[in-house]
Amino acid sequence: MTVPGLRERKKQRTRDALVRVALELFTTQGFDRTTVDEIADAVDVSQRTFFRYFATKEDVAFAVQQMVEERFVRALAERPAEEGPLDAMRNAVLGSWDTIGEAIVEVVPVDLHLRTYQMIESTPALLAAHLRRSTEMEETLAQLIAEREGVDVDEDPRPRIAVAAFSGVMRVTGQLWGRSENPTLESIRALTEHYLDHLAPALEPHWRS
Amino acid sequence: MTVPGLRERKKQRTRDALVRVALELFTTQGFDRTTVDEIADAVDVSQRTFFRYFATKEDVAFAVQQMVEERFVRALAERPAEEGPLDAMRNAVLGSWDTIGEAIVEVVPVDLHLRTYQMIESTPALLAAHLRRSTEMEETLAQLIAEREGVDVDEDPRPRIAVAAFSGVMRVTGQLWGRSENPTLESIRALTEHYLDHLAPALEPHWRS
DNA sequence: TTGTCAATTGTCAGTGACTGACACTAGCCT
DNA sequence: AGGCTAGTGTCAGTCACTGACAATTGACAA
Repeated sequence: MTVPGLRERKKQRTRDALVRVALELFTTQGFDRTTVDEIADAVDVSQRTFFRYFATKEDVAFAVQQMVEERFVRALAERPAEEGPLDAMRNAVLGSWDTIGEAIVEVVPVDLHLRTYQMIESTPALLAAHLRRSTEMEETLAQLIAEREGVDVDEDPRPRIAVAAFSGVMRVTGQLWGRSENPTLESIRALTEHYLDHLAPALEPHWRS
Repeated sequence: MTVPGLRERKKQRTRDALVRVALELFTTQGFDRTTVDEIADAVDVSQRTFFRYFATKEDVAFAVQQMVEERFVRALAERPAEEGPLDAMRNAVLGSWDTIGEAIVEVVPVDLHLRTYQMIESTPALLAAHLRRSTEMEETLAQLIAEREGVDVDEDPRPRIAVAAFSGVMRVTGQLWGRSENPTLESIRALTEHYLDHLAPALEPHWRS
């Protein structure tokens, strides 16, 4: 763990600045009404440099999201083996929400991240990218679950199915939260818990009130 | 049901031609290696005209998919009221697969459609668009299910959850089928059925072999 | 400290998706 | 036949993104 050289630190600063400025502009003006030139100019680098840090304009919007997802995956990997698949995933997300603050502030304020998430959900191009990224993570999750349970992910359909169902619920809550008038950390946590509680009942062959 | 005028027929022919040529080019050369100019030139219209028919280059790739989805929604709406939510959706898709042929041939051969679906699954930009379109359909489905069961879609979380879980399984099967070496109508049908059978077991708190 | 190497960056030119404006052509309708 | 209007082509422009090349600047050995 040596201190990275000047070159590395400079790169990190540029990258962080690009993320912060981009998210600030995206959340205030909107994603489509923000050009890459604007972002680059604000950080005082060339447009070409922007694209050396981020392959696409969309990518910069997911820089923080990226960290959150990695965090969740790690949390899942650390869940005790006794927990069933669904419980493990449930506890991993909820646990992630609880400690999200500390991890994020280093790059952007939590508040900005929440606004960014809302923007992603309400911007068609970003929502599409978000969903695709999610499916990639789902493959990782399925692998993890399969290992935990000691089954072959290509023989037993249950890992992918469980992950798909779980992710489906997460997606729904994410969307509902994005539209809500009070988008706080607490509200998404509560919503997620509430919806996960209803996963099994929703799949009953018949619903009775 | 009067015969549409010459103007309308001409428009329809141009549109169909654009779809056919586009899908042919996409599936042979790849989506990214096909330019809009190429498609327009092949149909002998200007690029500007292409964009009057399709808002984006992606849209033309989903022209057939669009029909398939509408078909599925209609099939679900016509399911007998006694069927539970999951059964209704299951029967609606499987029924759709069975009669898909007749509906599609009018515009493109079934074979081209299957290849198109594979291309969508393997092209990142299209996969993203596909997933986003799916979430839009899911909202429609949730509404339908809620009506069938006589519950309020904004009060009772079950409709959206059931749809999300179901769609999650459909997405997984779609992806696995896209990667398979033998992508036929029969194989996707069988795969779908097999996976849907395992939805409930996959959500059990504990898996026992 | 200095000189060399390699990583970063800026500039420039080009491609391709997409849009607005405007003129033109061809069905449609009286 | 002739006017109306939907549909089309042309043109110019914006913006995301890329390859090539030259200039700069840390890193590191002599």
